[in-house]
Amino acid sequence: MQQKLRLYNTLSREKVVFEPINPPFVGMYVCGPTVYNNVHLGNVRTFTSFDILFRYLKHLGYKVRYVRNITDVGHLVNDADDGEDKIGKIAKLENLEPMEIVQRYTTDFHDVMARINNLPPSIEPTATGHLLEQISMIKELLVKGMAYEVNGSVYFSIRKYNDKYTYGELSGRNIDELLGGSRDLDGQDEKQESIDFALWKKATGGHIMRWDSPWSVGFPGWHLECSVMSHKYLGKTFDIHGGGLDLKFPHHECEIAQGTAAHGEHPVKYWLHANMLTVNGQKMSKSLGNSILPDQLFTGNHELLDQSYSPMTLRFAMLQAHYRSTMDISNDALKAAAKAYRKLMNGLRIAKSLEYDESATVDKNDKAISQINSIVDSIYRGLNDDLNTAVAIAGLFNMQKKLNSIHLGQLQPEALDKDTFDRMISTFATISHDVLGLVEEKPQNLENAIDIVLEDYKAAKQAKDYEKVDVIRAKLKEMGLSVKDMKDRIEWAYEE
RNA sequence: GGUCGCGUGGCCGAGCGGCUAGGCAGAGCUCUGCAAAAGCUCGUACAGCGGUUCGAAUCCGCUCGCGACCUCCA
Repeated sequence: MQQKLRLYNTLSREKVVFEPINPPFVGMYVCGPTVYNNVHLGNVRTFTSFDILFRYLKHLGYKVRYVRNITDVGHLVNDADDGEDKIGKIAKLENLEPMEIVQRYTTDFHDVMARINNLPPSIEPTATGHLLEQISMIKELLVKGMAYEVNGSVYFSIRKYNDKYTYGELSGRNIDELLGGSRDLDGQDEKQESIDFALWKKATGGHIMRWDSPWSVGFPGWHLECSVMSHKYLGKTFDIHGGGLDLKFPHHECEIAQGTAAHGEHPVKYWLHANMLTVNGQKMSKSLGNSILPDQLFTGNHELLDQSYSPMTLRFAMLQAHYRSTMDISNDALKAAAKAYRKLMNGLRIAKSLEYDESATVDKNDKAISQINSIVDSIYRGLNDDLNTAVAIAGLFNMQKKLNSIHLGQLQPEALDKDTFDRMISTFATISHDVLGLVEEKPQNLENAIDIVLEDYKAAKQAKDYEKVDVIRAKLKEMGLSVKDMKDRIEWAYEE
């Protein structure tokens, strides 16, 4: 394309031209879910935003390695380094193995991702699968003097780190304030500074998820896994790191510190953050208890919803907003999205059906040609401008007007030059389908359609129109269905 | 309190110095057995008050509202 992709880099707080470190390869890491309960709509929005990025980068011809982890240990319930493990807690409550909890919610997560048509990442590593690597990174940080051990636990020293590097760049924190404002944590805190964070925690009595290490039988800190896994699969510096805005601090800040401390270089070139989904203007969040689960949306089974909304309706609604804006979820917005989505799918069906007759001689319509080309450009301009899917969709609707007018014979395909015609069709199909990931949701209730056909069959039979009867039976047979004339009724069954 | 962001027509939501955003809803027309779809047309929006500018929704200042992060969350 003419212009280049520009992305908003949280680190520099501006849109910058995307230039991979080693083109055509792109390394992209996105913080995945902690699998201690179901993902909610807000989580889905983040993963969908990065799915678009993944898809678009591929569309532009890059070879993308997309790594998205599953956090299955180390994420504590409350205080940064002094709570229960989220997964361990649920496991205890339900009297299950922690890995049963992990399995259950990982499966749910994958199921939701598939329904919403998010592509699977290239690699989906788990924290527990990388304990050796985590332990060796802790050793490295200890050797470099950036971490200290206390009673079998190891902490990262922000003060030591900040002596050599700068802590807080990503989130704009003032390190002195953070260091100065240390609060008393009941004197039970082992940390030198309250903002230091755990790399390894010694397991206390009730902690069921535990592993051996040089320091104690314990478990790794939450921030460590992402550093370790991104390093392992993408190298010490890689192109893109994404996640929800709420992970910017402290999680991503800690990742930067660990990576830089261990490898001497800032690990990430472009930091991208997706904004929050809100409910009645408030962030959707597990802790606020205002979550809506994907399944509740798909079934309509939630007090805030007055009907069900399909996976593609949700996807479309999300793409109508920019990923860096907050987006409010509401019945009105979803209903509008449901209609608009179906409209676009009608456009897609029309686009696929149009044909160009090269032998036809028709006067060229220069105005239409230039309009169509400028619409195509506007779509790419939108996507290149920090993934502005809203602008891209607006372009698709503008293009759909042209498709419709051809479909209705108001504009001859041959009034366009062949290149423009092809460009129009391929852009419409490729952007909506491949890049935005919008696919047709065919009606599920096939049985109703069959029943309608069988009504016809019955009527033809009564009219002794056996020619028609045979045709219907043959057509249904082609679909793998057989009609059964019972004594008092007509049934259908799968052709055996 | 600190840091950051937002307030756009009935609703959702782009735009970020001059050029039609788009969708949903609504009105009119064309088409039409009825209907739907589709096409065309319409409403002239940018929280308020100042300022900069030939020109501001877009830049600056203030005011009012809302939100995020600051020991959990995508």
